[in-house]
Amino acid sequence: MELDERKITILKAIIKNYMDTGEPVGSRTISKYVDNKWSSATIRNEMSDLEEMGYIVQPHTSAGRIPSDKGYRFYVDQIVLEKDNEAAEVQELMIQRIDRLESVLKRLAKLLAHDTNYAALISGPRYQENKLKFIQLSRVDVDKMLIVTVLEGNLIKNTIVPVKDMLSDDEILNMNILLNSNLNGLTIEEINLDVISRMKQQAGAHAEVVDLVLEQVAEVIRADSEDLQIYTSGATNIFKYPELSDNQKASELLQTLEHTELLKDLVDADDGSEKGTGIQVYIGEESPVQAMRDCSVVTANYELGEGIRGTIGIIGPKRMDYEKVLKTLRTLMTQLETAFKKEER
Amino acid sequence: MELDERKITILKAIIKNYMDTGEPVGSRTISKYVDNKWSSATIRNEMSDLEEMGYIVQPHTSAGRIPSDKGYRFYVDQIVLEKDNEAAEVQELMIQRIDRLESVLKRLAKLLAHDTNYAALISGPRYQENKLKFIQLSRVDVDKMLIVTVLEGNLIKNTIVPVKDMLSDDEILNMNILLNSNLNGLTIEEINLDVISRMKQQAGAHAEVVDLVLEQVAEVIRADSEDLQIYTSGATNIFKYPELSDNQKASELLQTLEHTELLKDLVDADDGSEKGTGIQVYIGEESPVQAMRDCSVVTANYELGEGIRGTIGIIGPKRMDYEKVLKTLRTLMTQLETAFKKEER
DNA sequence: TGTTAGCACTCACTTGTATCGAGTGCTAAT
DNA sequence: ATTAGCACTCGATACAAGTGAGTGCTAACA
Repeated sequence: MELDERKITILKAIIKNYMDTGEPVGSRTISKYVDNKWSSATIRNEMSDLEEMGYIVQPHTSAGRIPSDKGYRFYVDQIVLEKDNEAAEVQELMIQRIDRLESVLKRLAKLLAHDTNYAALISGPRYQENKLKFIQLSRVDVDKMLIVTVLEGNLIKNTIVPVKDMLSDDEILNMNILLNSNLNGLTIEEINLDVISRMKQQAGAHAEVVDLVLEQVAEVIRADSEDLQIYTSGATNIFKYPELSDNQKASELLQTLEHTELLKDLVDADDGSEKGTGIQVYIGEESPVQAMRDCSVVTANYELGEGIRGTIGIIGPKRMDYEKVLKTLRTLMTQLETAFKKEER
Repeated sequence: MELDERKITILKAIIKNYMDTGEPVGSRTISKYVDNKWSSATIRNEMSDLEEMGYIVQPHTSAGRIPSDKGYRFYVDQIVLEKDNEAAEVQELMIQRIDRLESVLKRLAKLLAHDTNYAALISGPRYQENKLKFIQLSRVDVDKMLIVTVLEGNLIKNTIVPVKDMLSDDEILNMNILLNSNLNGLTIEEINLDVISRMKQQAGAHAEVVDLVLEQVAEVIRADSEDLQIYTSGATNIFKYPELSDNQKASELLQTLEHTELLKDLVDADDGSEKGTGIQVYIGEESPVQAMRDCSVVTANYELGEGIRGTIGIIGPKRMDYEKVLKTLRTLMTQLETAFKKEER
């Protein structure tokens, strides 16, 4: 069987209607929707075909039809094809200062959830490939040193470590010069034995401090790539969609959103992106996360300079407004990236 | 009417039973519960009295009784009186390093929620009264300075600011000495005009850098006391209690837990504490937060050194296991405070 | 006088049955 | 190929009857 013009029109009408109401839509409704261009009986015949082809399903006999995953998939693909290059609506963002990326991301998630009325998710950047930009030791107590590590992209990490033999102010100064001249611009992978032994040699009596610092640097970077930060917002928006908010499903979904480790699969899968924008749409069963097979998930990957990558996601009902979500995400990506670049300059 | 021995026994029996089952409890159940010491008829008479006195209510005629807020209040007060000085169970906590207080607090909330099966809430420390311990300027870019501010209690804040006229390395060194010798040990309130003008005088040509730094310090501290961090965990635990998990209530409660600004009233009210432990129990309507009038809330205030104060809270059904929660919170407070002190030493 | 057995009564909850109506599939007419 | 018409399906709603946990009250009892 062929998906001809009329079938497509009807399929789209069904999906649009279902998106608005959340109720199964019947043949008469569609007939009216197309200004009685075809009678309800005709529509019924076509619907029967569409069901056979797998684009729509009946929740039970004598009910209207609702789109299947395949139906949504068709619809989304259509949208992407048609509207890809349309001008996106302007959205006020107010990224004033990217001094604390973390808080910006949190606010972003909140904004996104509020704007779309779906749940939003945003993963903090992964730093693995990141370069060291600046290291500084300071004495903050008689027996404690503060290690400040600044990574490319101005991501700052602090650690306070106890030390046995405190260095003098001059020694600290020299150590700082030593550390920075040797390590600046290197990624964690590039800090190899060669570099380390050279540094130790230069450090002379305080070689063990070099070890201490390197250990901390390694752990700082490792710790961050291990417990990947994921912020969610607007989780309770799902209560706005009856098909998701029965107790069983709502509980499961909210639980998943609370335990961020379950969301890893979502932010990790950043490969097969569509059209190079890094945007991906999972409909129902397509989702890599178990608890979201009754939802649709749209993810987008952002990249702020070398190695600072993360994922933004929207989780909503299958009948989500894909058009709006895709547009919003695209706009957001652009804004985020340009705002960051501007700040960087 | 008087609350005699028997009435108290029966009231407690009702509350205990209701805590277990969550169902209204009838006279026969209680009769069996006290080993037929009194017949169901006697119990009925007593229950009638207890209802008249306001300690229990009937959801509808011909249903059993459930405790009223007043009943719970009585029970909680009893517990506090009786068991206050009992040895608390040991609870494995595993606070290894308090290097990043934030992540410790998050883990703590998670642990607490998991242990109790209620929702947990924990507010980050408020720093208002905190003293400056250490300040350091560094150049991280040709036109950018990093300001590291360490507060008493090793709470570290970073800010990157652009500067017009970059200082030389020597000048930065001197500026650091100037800043630390003048500011160390002062609270934000103690940094007055006198201190500032003295510093500027010493800074000479670079007086404007002093302004810059002070502004940042002020903002760092202000920003933190403004957007008070509150972490929640185990919010979805409320689905375990049918009386809270109908869609209307669950949605409302979860929404409140998500929007931390609504929780401020909870962590702010740290005055009228009971028995000096800083532990407070809100039952039903007593709660300062609107959405929690069907719950009970137990909060405890922790204090880690001067001016580092915060609140831990448990939110659960009115029939929560007060005994366990109070014990757990007390133990936690002790552990947290001693762990912190040990680290501090 | 306090306690208890007994009994009628209440009322949420469950189960069963009838009705309604939105929506379908099929057939026959156009 | 399209459409009007009709029998049929089935969830949803309403209502009635039955069930049982639990109560309040009364009268008997220690």
